[in-house]
Amino acid sequence: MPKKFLQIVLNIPLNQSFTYLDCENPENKSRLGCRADLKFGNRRMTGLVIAESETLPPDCPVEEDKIRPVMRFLDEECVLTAELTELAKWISKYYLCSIGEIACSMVPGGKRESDAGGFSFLEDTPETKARELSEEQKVAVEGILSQNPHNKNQLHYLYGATGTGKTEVFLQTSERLLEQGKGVIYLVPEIGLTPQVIEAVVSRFGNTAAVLHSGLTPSQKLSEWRRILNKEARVVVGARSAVFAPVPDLGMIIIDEEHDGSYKSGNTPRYHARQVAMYRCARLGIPLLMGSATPSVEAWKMMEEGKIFRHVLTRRLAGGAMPEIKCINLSGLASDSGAISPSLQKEIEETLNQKRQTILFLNRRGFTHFFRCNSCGFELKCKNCSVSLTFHKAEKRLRCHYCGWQVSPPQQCPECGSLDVGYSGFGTEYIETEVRAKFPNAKVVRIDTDSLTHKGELQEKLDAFKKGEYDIMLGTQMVAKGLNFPNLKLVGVVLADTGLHLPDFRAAERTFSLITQVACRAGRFFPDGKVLVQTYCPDSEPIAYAVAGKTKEFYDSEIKTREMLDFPPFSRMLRMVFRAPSEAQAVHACSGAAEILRQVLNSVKMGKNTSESIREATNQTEILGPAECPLSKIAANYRQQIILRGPQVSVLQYITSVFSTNYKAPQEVYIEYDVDPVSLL
DNA sequence: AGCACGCCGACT
DNA sequence: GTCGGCGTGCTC
Repeated sequence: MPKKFLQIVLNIPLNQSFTYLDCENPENKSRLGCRADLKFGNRRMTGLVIAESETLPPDCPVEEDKIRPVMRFLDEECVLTAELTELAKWISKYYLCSIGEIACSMVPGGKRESDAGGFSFLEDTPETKARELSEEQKVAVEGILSQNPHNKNQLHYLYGATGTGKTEVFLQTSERLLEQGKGVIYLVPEIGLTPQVIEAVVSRFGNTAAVLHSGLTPSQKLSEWRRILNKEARVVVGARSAVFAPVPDLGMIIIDEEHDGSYKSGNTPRYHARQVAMYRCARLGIPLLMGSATPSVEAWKMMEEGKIFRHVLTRRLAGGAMPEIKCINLSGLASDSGAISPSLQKEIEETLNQKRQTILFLNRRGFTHFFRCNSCGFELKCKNCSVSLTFHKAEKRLRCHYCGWQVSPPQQCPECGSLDVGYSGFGTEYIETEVRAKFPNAKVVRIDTDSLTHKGELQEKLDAFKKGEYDIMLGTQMVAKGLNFPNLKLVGVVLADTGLHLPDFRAAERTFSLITQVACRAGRFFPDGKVLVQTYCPDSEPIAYAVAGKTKEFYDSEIKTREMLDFPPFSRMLRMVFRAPSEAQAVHACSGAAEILRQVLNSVKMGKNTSESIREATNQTEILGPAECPLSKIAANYRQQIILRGPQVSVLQYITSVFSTNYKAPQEVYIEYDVDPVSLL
């Protein structure tokens, strides 16, 4: 029996593999892609086998007698396929993380398979009848499937408002690929994993569907993973990380609600599922199908340039018309009259009289936002983070939405002692109180993360609202996404400005998208739907264009702005955040790093073996900072940032990787690398 | 990332 | 005289 050397990667920020010896292996099975428990230094860890050989690799830096055997394998069969191992290597280069970090975040953590991940059909068989498609939908399905399979750039976009039947196109395109023996990955936003899509997919595909949602235990996730690997499940629905599903003979990846921010991972490895999907699809020569009513600005630009094939759906299937949208300007109104303006109140009353339903949308949690002294203007902020505290009436506490720190509201100003202290702004709780007071006979339900205590409560409340058990539903993001309520008449956006003034270049895009998405909910089944948007800035571009339904105009204007300011998609960015418990440490490390980065950039510019195109890109590359992050303190850590900006990501990645291999951060200082950042807060 | 080893201040 | 601070170095 020849002994076998294994290259194993671990979930540590070191971009290298470690050599181990195979253990008992009478059948001499391949260990590639299997997870292994092993001793690393003096600790026990789980790693992943990415290569194997019969002799000690020549580049192995340690003597053969220092090589330890693996303790045991967690898998008999590989969990990380060759395709995914290659993908992990690409991601580690692109997003500047170690192969081990990304590889370990791809595979499930469960040790023993456990059921309950699959679906039981009590007597229901999957509904096989394919629904009749509209002409537009047929054209889209055929267009997506007829692409030349040798074309490496098969990017498709299904662009159409809510209710125009995107889901059905996704499903029927998937069915056609399944008939050809191909598998499909169907990505949905984190929050969109709300049952509508799952229901649609599962009822259509039954046990050939697998759902990877955050509610699965690691063991359940493992058993779903195995069902995918052995081709029992052929359609995989899931959030961001489902882009790594090990689907054999993958035929297409679908990204529903492409613009959604949850496709970008918020912690290392900070990958974007859309970027990963693009790479994976290009490698496999298969189509990537995205869809949204409000595409990201990047996607819109690529459609305009013809780099993404656009398939447009215009017809509302249920017959409803686009709702009437109106703006209510709050700036002239008395500030003490509450959050519901008289016009909105009147519309709600009318809707109640017609026995129809209302949704009030607010992109903010909490009762009132800031605790503010009316004498000296002092604002109470979190002691760990630099953000204003939010008052939660139910617990009578001020809470930080970033770190969870909380405190009792002071009776007087901590700064000047004045008793004239109060609150400004409003959250869902405030509105709930106001709504209950103004409409005492209405049945009101509030939906946000604070009001949900047990699993499944979200669905219960949505179902109850759908059945008509409530008249008014109010809440945050959760009520905005992918919901259909036949008896809904009125949608009120309580304050559209929220987030508009954030120091983030995507603020306008997000505001536009939010209003448009919410607006589409109304009038889906009846022609008399109404949307009222309350705002202090009705003339701002995202709000004005969203209210007027001028989508193209918004994108044209936003793209011009991005070009003028040299923001993505006209440039690429790489953000480095330095965080440390003391402000001085963060500032010092960050400014030192900026110095080094400028040197690295210069040496690349001067480099003899730098090609002309790289030199050109390098000359246009700039290093912004060091600067304080807009959120200058989060969870007791001070934050400073450097932003690299230039026409070519590869240049930014190269400069950063040279920097990171030569730079050792002072202890207590942590560096986060964020390639293609989605938020600059 | 952990976790060791390793060399200088206030304490049973 | 020790406990313990966290600086630097390694992990197959």
